[in-house]
Amino acid sequence: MTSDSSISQRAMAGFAESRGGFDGADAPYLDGLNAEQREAVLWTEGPVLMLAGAGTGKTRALTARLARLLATGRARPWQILAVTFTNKAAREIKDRVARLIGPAAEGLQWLGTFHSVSAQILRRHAPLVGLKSTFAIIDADDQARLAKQVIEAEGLDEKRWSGRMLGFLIDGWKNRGLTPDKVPQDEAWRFAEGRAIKLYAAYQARLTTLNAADFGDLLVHNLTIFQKHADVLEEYHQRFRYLLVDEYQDTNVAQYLWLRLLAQKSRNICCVGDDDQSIYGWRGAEVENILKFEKDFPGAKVIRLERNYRSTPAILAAASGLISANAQRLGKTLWTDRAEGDKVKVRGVWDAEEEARLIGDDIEAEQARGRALSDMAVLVRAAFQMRAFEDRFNTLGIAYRVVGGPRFYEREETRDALAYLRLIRNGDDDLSFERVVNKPKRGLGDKALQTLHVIARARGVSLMTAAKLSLETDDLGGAAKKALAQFVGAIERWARDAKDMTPAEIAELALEESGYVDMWKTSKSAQADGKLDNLKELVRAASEFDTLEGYLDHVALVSELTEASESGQVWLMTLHAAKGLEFPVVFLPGWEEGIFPSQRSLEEKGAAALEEERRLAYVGITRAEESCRISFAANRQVYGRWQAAMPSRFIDELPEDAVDVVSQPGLYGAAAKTFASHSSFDGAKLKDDAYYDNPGWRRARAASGRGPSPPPMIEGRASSVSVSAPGRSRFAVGARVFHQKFGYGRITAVEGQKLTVDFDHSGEKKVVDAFLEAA
DNA sequence: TCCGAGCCACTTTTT
DNA sequence: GTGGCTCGGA
Repeated sequence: MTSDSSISQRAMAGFAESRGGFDGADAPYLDGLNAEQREAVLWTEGPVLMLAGAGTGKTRALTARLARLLATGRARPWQILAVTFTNKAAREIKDRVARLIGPAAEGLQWLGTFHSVSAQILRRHAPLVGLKSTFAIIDADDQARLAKQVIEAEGLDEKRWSGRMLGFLIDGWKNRGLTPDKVPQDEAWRFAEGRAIKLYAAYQARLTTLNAADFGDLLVHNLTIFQKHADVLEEYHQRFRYLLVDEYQDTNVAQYLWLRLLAQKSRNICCVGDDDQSIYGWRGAEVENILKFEKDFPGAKVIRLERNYRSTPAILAAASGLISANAQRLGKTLWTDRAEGDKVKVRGVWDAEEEARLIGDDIEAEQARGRALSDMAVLVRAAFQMRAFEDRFNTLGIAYRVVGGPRFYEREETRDALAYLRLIRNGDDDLSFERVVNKPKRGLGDKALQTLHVIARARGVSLMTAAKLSLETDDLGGAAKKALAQFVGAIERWARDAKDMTPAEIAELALEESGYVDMWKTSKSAQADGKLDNLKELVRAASEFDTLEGYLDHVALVSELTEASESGQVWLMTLHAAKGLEFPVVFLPGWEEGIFPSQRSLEEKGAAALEEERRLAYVGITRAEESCRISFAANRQVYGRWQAAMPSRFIDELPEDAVDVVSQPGLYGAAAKTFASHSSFDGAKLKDDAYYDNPGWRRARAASGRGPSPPPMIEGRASSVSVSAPGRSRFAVGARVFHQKFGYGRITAVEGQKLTVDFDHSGEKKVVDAFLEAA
């Protein structure tokens, strides 16, 4: 610590003062904290960077710090700004503070996600950026639709320039805190032949007319307000005495600027993070922010939490070894005094189905030994990998629970229902109007909507107003007019009723009377029942709120229902969703080149992306307390086609002595080689030499214990047949056959046991007799 | 205006 | 394999 800075003197004063009385070493919030955690709690004045490795009790220190600020009277609850990235994290912090200091924690009204806090601030000053305080918050889906409209209005080919792409681009700029006038001119060429910035400006103009803000706006508008209105910023300087930031390594430029503006006066900012767990670069997060904290806040106190309470030494060793391959890091050495424990298991299997079978069996075995299902988690790189596990778990009857899958509030029926509610609250919500005006079908199709758009644009009014105007004219045909009058009348009626009804009652009324519920009741779709259930659930969720406004705001910023946690289910989620969680047993499937590290991310961002993927792997391993089981498959279906896969390079980066490789023999054996090298895909990648030189393969082969030549067959599959054995095929040219992977086909050539088959869907391939069945 | 057939592009990760 | 979209016919 520096001796000459007034900050550290103040801090020392705080430290000293804390040694006596109520705030002494026996304060309840200090119970069981180690020296570093204590320091993080007691060092309240001036900038603090808490570098907290995985499982080092970060949340514990952080909540104790909040508890202390409140308990010692350093700050009242509303004088603390505490931001997180997820609602889950915010909720957990609030709950834990409440456990430490009681109901006073409820007053922490500025504890929330970046988005919810900045939305709160924006509501109070909306007019300063041209919005009304009732502005709607639109999600990614609406954003894409709006962007699409802007693109169409500009006369561009929407097939070539999609709304989603423009949405991504705009998000990128907003992540960097850039309004249209601040985007560097040369970036205009990133979309639509130099018109990108113009489109961005048009998009913003549309949002203003709609009285709406997208996610990125919440923060960017805050920045604009703070920069242009010193008095407003001053108000928040007065208000926020202490700032606390969770997961600082995930902040983007806009969030960084926002924090810096708010902290510049008090400088009492405590950022908590772990550079090794920065996994949101694709969303604009800048690891840089955490790497340069000490430069941004001179005299900052840096506290390292390195004692890990979660995992066994074996697991930590595997994780540490892996992450050490990254160049860009502050560096930490996690340690633990737990007992050694099992090595990290690495297992190779034939394909995703078999991987699911293996993991399913493991889960059953653990369960038989008395392990609770909820103590086990399967963490995947991408959501599409989940299906194989769901199928398998359903077959075995293993209860599971998907975290983060298709989000409740993003489902079609939920969004439709919410559009009704939004329209009831605010008739001028054009996006919602468009969404439900013909849902259920009312005979108000494209043509009618087109007409309304023309009127709306000509008069400069909303679609709802245009609709009312059109009822007085002959712009629409008789049938359409009648239907529209009914629709408009119904919305107005519900809006009147809404005044003295609860959100749940309005929702129920509108969904029933609009015919929306009937639409699904009479639907033949297989998903209709589920959708009706979701609608009921939505009404139930609404019943937890007093006002329609409150409910809609909640929905906009929270993508999940508050879920009752059940103990009897295996967790199934993406690695991203798993951050911050821990489980005794963790399965990490799909460690194959192309999947993990993800091909796409490497193509997009190269070496930096590889480091991020590696951090993701690190996050995965460090979720495990006792047992960590990594697996990879030799074959995987991509877009319904089979593809050979190589073990992930990350597997080879795991330190030898921390892992236990149990590869199934024969994965990359002769049979696989035969069809791999002759198949139409990936010929280059699978050239024999390169293939067998792959380190992951070497490891797998070494573990199989069968010497240098690939073992002949796959265990459990056609194991009775030897590839090398000469002999005659059971099949003749022209025979119809079936192949597990390639489906049905016809034999076109026979050469011993090697057959050439023209598959109906996969084309001509050479395969071995043993893999075929007569069809 | 609606609906089905056929074509397509697509799969990271999320507030 | 899937879901989203366009196009043509009812």
